[in-house]
Amino acid sequence: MATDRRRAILEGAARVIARRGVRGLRMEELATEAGVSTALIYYHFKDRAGILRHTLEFISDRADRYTSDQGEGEDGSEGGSEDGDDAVRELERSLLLEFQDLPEVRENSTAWGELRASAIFEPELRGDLARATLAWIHDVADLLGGIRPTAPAPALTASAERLTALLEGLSTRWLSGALPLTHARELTKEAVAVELERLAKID
Amino acid sequence: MATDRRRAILEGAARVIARRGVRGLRMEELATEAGVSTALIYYHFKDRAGILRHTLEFISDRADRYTSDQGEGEDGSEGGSEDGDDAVRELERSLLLEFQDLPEVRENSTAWGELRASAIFEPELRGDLARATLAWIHDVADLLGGIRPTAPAPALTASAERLTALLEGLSTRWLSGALPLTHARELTKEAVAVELERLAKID
DNA sequence: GTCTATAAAGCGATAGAC
DNA sequence: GTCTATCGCTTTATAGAC
Repeated sequence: MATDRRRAILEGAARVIARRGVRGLRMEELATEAGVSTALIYYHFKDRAGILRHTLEFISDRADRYTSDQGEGEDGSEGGSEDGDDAVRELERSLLLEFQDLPEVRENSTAWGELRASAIFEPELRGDLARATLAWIHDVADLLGGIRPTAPAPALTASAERLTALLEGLSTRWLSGALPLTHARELTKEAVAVELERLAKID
Repeated sequence: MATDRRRAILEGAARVIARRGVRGLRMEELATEAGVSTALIYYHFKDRAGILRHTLEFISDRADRYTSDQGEGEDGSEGGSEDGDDAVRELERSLLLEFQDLPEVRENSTAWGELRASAIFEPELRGDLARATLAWIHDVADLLGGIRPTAPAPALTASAERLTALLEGLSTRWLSGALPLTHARELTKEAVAVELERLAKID
């Protein structure tokens, strides 16, 4: 079916971009990967830029899903820590999802980083990217707000901006082999702790 | 002379990469930019990958220079703040150098980000990149050590890793038009403050 | 060392059949 | 909607003269 093929192409694009980068994305390789002809790609997506745009959208939707979807192994009752310990773990979990050596995660991180980097030279990618980034920052700010409910909103936003930008920086280092996964995770956890201390001090 | 041309090509490469990205680097455009023929580029650098490698080296040397070279407008006498206030400003200055809307800075940041991103797919860039990153982290850790001399070295390193990774993340956002320069500078300054608080607490 | 000219390959995109 | 076949431009890289 039409929709199936479309999806197959987008999934293939995410894989190829993760493997070769945006700069390495070749229509023919994508066609093979998705099990279709090159012509069909153009039928569904007009041109190369169209594929990139839709792949970005596809990727960020998928990331939303694996970020929120996580089935908790815990039962629903609040254990007893009054300082929002669960909320802290929830925030850490959400951020650390980026640092797992699973194909889908690697794929998402790589493609995201690639598209972010490409946006420097391809302004038509900027709109979607900005929207997705803003949504991410907002989610993280909400999680921080759950931990420090009385902290002022601008401070929450600033912390969220730093944490997400840090994650992007660390992620690029990880993917380029400059930073071991475990170390990336440690640095992230400490960053969370450090930002929470700051928020505690402020409110 | 031979060396002049070589240098002209590298300078041209930095400019073209900043303008078009690694992905958009065309031998012919580079040749024009550097005022030489395409053949000469191959004579001096073997192939496309060779240019990228040497440009990365060129860029990070140049960044070293503008990071340390800064002629101070102040006189040499220590003003009187005992808590290393000058050292704090020195650290901030050093980090904020990345966020200036000057051609050379934009060029360096863009090219650096591009090469870092390319390294995900071109392993032969990783060695130089890792060396340059390590040197940068080390410099920042030293500046932090100047402010908190009694803090343990691993804590200094961790803070330096976070600050530099954050800078790379913010820089990409700035260059892709997702973050205004002034905001990037504010977030950086706060990040320095936050990390210094953490170090103060530890030692 | 440097250039001009060009071979050789790569790659995006479309025409036209089914 | 999907494929096969291919056009035609772009781009890397080299040959050979000076």
